[in-house]
Amino acid sequence: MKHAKISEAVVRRLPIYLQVLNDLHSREIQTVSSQELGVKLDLNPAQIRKDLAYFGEFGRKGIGYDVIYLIEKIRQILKVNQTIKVALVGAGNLGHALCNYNKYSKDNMKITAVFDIHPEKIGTNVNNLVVMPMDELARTVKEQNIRIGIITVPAYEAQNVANQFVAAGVEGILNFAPAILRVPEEVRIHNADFTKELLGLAYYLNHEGDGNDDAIVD
Amino acid sequence: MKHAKISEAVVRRLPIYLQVLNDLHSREIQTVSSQELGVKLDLNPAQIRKDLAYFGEFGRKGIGYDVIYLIEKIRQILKVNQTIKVALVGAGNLGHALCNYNKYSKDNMKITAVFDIHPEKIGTNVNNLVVMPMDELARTVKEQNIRIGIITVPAYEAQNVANQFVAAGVEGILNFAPAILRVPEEVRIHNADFTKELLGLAYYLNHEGDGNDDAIVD
DNA sequence: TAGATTGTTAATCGATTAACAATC
DNA sequence: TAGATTGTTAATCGATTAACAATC
Repeated sequence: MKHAKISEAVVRRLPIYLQVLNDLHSREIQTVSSQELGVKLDLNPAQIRKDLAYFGEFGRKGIGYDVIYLIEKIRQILKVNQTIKVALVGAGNLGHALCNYNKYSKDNMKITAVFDIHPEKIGTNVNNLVVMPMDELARTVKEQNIRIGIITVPAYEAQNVANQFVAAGVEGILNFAPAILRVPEEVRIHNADFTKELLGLAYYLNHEGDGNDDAIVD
Repeated sequence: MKHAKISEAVVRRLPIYLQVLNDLHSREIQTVSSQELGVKLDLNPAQIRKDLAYFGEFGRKGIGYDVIYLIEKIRQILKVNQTIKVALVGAGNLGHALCNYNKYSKDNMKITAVFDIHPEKIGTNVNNLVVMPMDELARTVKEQNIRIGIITVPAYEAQNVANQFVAAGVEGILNFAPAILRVPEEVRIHNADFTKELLGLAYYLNHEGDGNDDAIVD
């Protein structure tokens, strides 16, 4: 399995395919065509076939894709056919929310350790995990073989936390803080800052009736 | 100001520019070149200039961009130079987290109403807002002129909430539930499902030493 | 003036879509 | 067999980058 040339656009779609396939599976649908997936996801069927074909031949001509088989294959590609351990720093509301979601998730990503910078949080409980102090982060990451770090601290603490994750040896970071973080290039960082999502959404609001009367020009 | 032909890629970058510019402003830096922005954001300077040029001539040849002026212009483009009211459904941990972030935000997007489906949540407080029942949603959205809805309920309730937001007349929806929602095409929907972010990140984990020994082929 | 940097055109690169032979 | 649908090549479309005249 070679990954080098797969574009990020393709990788972003894989989890979406997985979501739909899981839904089909739960409704006991056994086979699906790229056509049907395309309708559900508003994507071109050729694109879906091409995306999947990067990784192998998973379909059957004239038939379509076996739902269970394709789920298994995509899980392999995304490496979630094995348990991937995740640590989270920042035991606030967002941290709690992520730990809870985690609980219901079918995929094998498990938050197994929670840390916080603030002494009053240490020792409290988050979804069956005891919040630990930051100076146990490096040891815990190594001992538990944690591979991904989630950052849910305020922006001004985020770089510091990222540095500690990197030093501890995580391979990827999911950053929820509204900050641009510097990490070595071998560490993959994804930003999930919802304030930017919200601003992007604002752009698409209709212009009319917002009191700001520069007309929409054709 | 005409928006029709601006690509989504461009719109997604605008909030990032705004973030960096706000940071520069807070450090009392008055002027910045596309070159400098490019270094900070890991983007090609030509791309930054081109993105901005879609909306007007904001820079000065030989000088660069005035930080304050460019902030103001991008805020206009994103329509966050005016207050945009937002309603949130789902007063769980994630809902709390978003309301809190909101409090510290510089941009004028304000969550002004919080709703929940479950009776035991009604009347409780979230960041100075009283949680309201769903049957007040339509009225509140209209009275307060709320334009964006945020969904932070479990996946199986999400479509129902989306329908109510649409019926109430919101123009955009930010969906945090891991579900694919159907809305009329005039309503803009953005998905901010972090489980998908996490799966996407897993793809990039190094393959070695994960116990799953199909070698990385060249 | 010389150096810097924009706005913009042209070139390149990459991603999406169409089309179709292979085949279930 | 006829109809359906894949995997893949070729065509198209769109986004990024390079280059440079304009000009501060």
